Amino acid sequence: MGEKAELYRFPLHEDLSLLFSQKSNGRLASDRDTSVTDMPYFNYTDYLHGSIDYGFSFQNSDVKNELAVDVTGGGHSNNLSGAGTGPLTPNSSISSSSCEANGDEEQGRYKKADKMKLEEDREEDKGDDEDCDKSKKVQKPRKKGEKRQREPRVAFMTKSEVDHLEDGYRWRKYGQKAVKNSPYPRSYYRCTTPKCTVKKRVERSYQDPSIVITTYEGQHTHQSPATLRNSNWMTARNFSAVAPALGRDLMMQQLFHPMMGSSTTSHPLLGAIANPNIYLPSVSAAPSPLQAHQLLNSDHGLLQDIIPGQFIKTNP
DNA sequence: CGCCTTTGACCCGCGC
DNA sequence: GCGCGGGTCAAAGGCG
Repeated sequence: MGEKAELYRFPLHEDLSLLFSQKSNGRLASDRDTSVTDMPYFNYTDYLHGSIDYGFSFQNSDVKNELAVDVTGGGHSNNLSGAGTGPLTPNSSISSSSCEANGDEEQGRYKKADKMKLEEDREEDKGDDEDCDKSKKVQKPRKKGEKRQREPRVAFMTKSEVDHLEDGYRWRKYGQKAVKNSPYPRSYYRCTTPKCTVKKRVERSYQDPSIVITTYEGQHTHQSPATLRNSNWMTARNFSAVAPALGRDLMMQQLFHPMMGSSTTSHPLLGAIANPNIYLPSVSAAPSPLQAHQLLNSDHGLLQDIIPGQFIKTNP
């Protein structure tokens, strides 16, 4: 397979698996080659200013291609709606997630409070819940009218042979479910760090089994263990691992401030590296993935000062 | 022994 | 109300 750097971006959709099974803009995304490119997109500006930025790159020997994704504007709801860019395509299937992501702010707050409460309850359960009837309920009942709160989600699609990609954090698998219309199960992971409520779902695209869809929910409240272990945190692995724990601007500043005049880089490629959610080909003045790759190579001297060599993937 | 995965059961939200 | 699918729990077992 011709391995070239690929950056995909995704519509605002809660369940990425639907990308391959549902209609996109009224058209069945049955053609795997077009299932991504036919998606309604954000523009470059949206990615820089709107969506959450979980800059992940999986450095894994089994990772063939690295894909960047964005699922929801999530907790940064105001970014999406406030920007007024209206990244959502009206007739796309992303409306539900947009509600989740940036819809009713009141509800969002409400949900968040509920989630926090649930987490607290869970903590308390371990301590003083001896008198609780454990034999009956697996989960605690909620008060009426309260809905389960969802953290903002960000998904990544990675071409990989392994399901669980190393991202610098430690995860404990807590569930696995068969996915409807897919032969591949979906795995549920939770960050093992105490007090960190980040979860991730890992599933394989049934349209393209070589693609692993990883959906992150929540934000880490800590640095990645990999970062702590390695003083030189700007390794490829740590770069990617730390990214989710850092705010976009902070990350951009830390990574590129010495080189860039502003946090939003004027170099599309660097922007893409800092923000893999950017789908380069969609940017009018941006290079194609191949061009980007070539640019990466040609700019290596410059980039190596910023990006570790191993982070800049090259064709085998 | 601690950490992790596996797995069946259960809960919840939603559409019909 | 019911059924379905997604998400979570927790016991059991595996592994280093």
